[in-house]
Amino acid sequence: MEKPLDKLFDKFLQGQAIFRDRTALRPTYVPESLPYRDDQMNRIGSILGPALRGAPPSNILCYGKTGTGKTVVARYVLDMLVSKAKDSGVNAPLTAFVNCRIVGTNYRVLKRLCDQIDATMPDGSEVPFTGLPTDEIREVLKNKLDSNPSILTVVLDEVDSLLKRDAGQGNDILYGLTRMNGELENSRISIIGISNDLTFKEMLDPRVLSTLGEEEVIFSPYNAVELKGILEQRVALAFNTDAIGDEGVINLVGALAAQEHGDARRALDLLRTAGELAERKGDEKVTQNHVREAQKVIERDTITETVKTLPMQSKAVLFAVYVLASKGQQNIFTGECYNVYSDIAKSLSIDTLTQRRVSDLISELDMLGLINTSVISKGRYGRTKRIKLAVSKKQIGVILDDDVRLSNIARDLESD
DNA sequence: CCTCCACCGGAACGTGAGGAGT
DNA sequence: ACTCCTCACGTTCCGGTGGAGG
Repeated sequence: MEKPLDKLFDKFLQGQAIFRDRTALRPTYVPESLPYRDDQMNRIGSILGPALRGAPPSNILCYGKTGTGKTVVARYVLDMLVSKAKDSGVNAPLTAFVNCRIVGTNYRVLKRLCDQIDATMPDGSEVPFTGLPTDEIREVLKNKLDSNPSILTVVLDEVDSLLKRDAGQGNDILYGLTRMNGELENSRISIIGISNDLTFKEMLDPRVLSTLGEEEVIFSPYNAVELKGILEQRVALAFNTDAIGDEGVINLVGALAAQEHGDARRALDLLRTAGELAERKGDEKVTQNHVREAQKVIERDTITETVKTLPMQSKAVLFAVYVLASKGQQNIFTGECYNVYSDIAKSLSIDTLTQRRVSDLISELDMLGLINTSVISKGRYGRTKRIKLAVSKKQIGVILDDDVRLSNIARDLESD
C-alpha cells in the first residue's frame, strides 16, 4: 500500500527538484552581469571613477520606475569599484547603502550611515536608536570620516519617500548631507540618490537639487524582449534543466511583467512563485498555468498582507467603506463614510477620530491601492472625495472577517 | 455670473512612548 | 528622578475651491 507522501518525497530523492538555486530570483540578488543596463553602468562607473584616485565624485540622481534595475546597478557598480580598489592596492572608498523607505527619518539615516562605516560614539559604543540630538550624530559621522581621509559613497535608495513624509524633513536630511562636504577636512561624501518617482525633483529644495542633481541617470522600463532576456539568464541559474515546461512560460512571465510597466522584480517574483507552486503540487515542470495561478496568488497575498497589517483605525475606516459598498452604493463620500466609521468605532470601543484625521486615513488607503478616491465637486452640495473599493468586496470581506471584533460588528449590522 | 456647500488639505501644536545622559 | 532628545499619531484652526443651482 502506498503511503501519502511517498510520491512527493520520492521526487525530491530522485533529484527532480524544480529549483537549482532560488536565491537567483530574489530581488537582492546581484548577478554576474546586468544585461541591458550597460549605458547606466558606464555612466555611473565613469562618474564614480575619480574616487579611485581619491578625488570626490559628483553626486548622482537615478530615476526610473520600480524594477528597472536602479538598485542592483548601484550595488553592482559600487561592488566593482571597491573590489577594483582592493585589487590595485588603492585606498578603497567607503560605501553605505540606506533604504530611505524603511529607514525614514533624519536621525535614522544618520545612524545607518554610522553603523555601516563603523562610526561609533566617543566611548566606542554603537550609536543608539534614538535619544540623542541629531546634531550629535552628525558630529560622530563627521569625526569618523575626518579621522581618516576617505571618500564615502552613500546610496540613498528610494529617496523620494523621505520627501513624502514630512515636508521639509526630507530636504533637511539631504541638505545636511550635501552640506557636510563643506565641513569635512579630509574626506568627501558623494551621494547616489535613487528615486522611482519621476516628479521627485520638483519636491526637492532648490539648494539641495543644485548639488544633489549634478548628474542624472535615467532607467527606462524593460520591454518584453529585455525582460525575456533577463528571465532567461536567471532561469539558467535558478531552475534545473528542463524544469521549465516550454518557451511559452518565459514569454508569458515577460508579457505579464511588461504590462506592469516592465518591472523586472515582479517578473522574477512571478517566476519564483510559479516554480514554488509547481514544486508544491509535485509537478515536474513549470507550466503557463502555474504562472497564471502565481499571478493570482501574488495579488491576493499582497492585498491580504496590507489589510492585515493595517492599524485598527485604518481597518475601521476601510470597513466603513466596505459596509457602504456592500449596500450597493456606487459612490461613497467622505461624510457618509465618516458617519459609518463613527458607529463602527463606537461598537469597537476605540477612539472616534476627527473627520480631518479620517480624511487622511482615507488618503492612505488610497495610496495603498485598497480604495480609489478622487476629489469631486457636487456643486451646491459641496466638495468631497468620491471613494470606491479598489479590490473585490468578497476579498476584503474575507480578510476583515478574520478580525473577530470586526466580524462581530458585521453580524450586528446585518441584523439591522 | 455669483453664491455657497461640504469638504479638502496645509500648518501649528499637543501628547505620550521610547531612549540617553546626568 | 529629572531633563532632553525624536517621532508617530492626533487635534484644532482655517483658508481654499469646483461647480450646481439660483
